[in-house]
Amino acid sequence: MSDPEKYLPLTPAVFQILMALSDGEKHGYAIMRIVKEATGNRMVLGPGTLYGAIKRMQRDDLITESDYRPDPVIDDARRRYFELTDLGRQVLVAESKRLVELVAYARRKNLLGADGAQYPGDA
Amino acid sequence: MSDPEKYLPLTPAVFQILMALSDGEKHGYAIMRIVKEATGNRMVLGPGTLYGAIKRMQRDDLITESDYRPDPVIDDARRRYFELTDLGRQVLVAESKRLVELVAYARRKNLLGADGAQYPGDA
DNA sequence: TGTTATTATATCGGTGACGGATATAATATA
DNA sequence: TATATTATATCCGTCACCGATATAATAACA
Repeated sequence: MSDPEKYLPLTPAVFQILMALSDGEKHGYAIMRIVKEATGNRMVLGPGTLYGAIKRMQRDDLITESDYRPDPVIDDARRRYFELTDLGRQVLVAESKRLVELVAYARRKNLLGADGAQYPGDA
Repeated sequence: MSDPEKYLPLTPAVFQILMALSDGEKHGYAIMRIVKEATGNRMVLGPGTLYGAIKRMQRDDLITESDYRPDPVIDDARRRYFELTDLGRQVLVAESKRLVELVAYARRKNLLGADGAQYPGDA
């Protein structure tokens, strides 16, 4: 059960962490690097934000610690791997849809370009 | 000067208040009603959130109190009208563009439908 | 007219997320 | 061996949100 809408809107940190985990389990430090890269250095998660958010997301059953381990020869015992729960994925999808609505709202208010371009490089 | 990007990401409350003011000055209580309506009752600003946010937004020069007054016969002396500053509008546009990028990111992760539909009713 | 509901603004205090500082230690590199 | 990087963890200050509460003007109504 547990309606995913109940968790919205997500904080920017939680949204980015869920996004980073959307294509497979990762450990905390890797999430940190991915978020930084995905946001073009605009969002840099310090350890306080990262592990604080992880703890809350585990408590809320959005992510769970996985028993995944990489090849022993390249493993690092310190790492803790996390993955999305079913609820976590549902919440991420719901938040994405909410963002789509916000963008449409901004378009109606003429805050974005008149043409269909979404990026500087688009036709 | 004052780079609009510095204010991002906006909190949901601040974003909605800026959106409500994007097409003209309004008083606090009107903003409350508009946000509730625009979000389909999902976001209901209580007085603490509304006037707290307004105070911070004035401090940050995102909005300013306007001297606009409606026709005296329908005026209400209690009302305080607010309008976007130039900076406020720049910040709103910058945030809207940021949301467009987030939606594109979600699309790349296949979190939204494969087709171009953005609403349940779309073709 | 008096009574009640609505409109409108304001403040207070609790909760909780964020974010920098600090700490610890394992792993990799020089 | 010494140093930098990787990796996790906690503490605490700041600040936004938000419900509760308050006050009072305006509107609706009996």
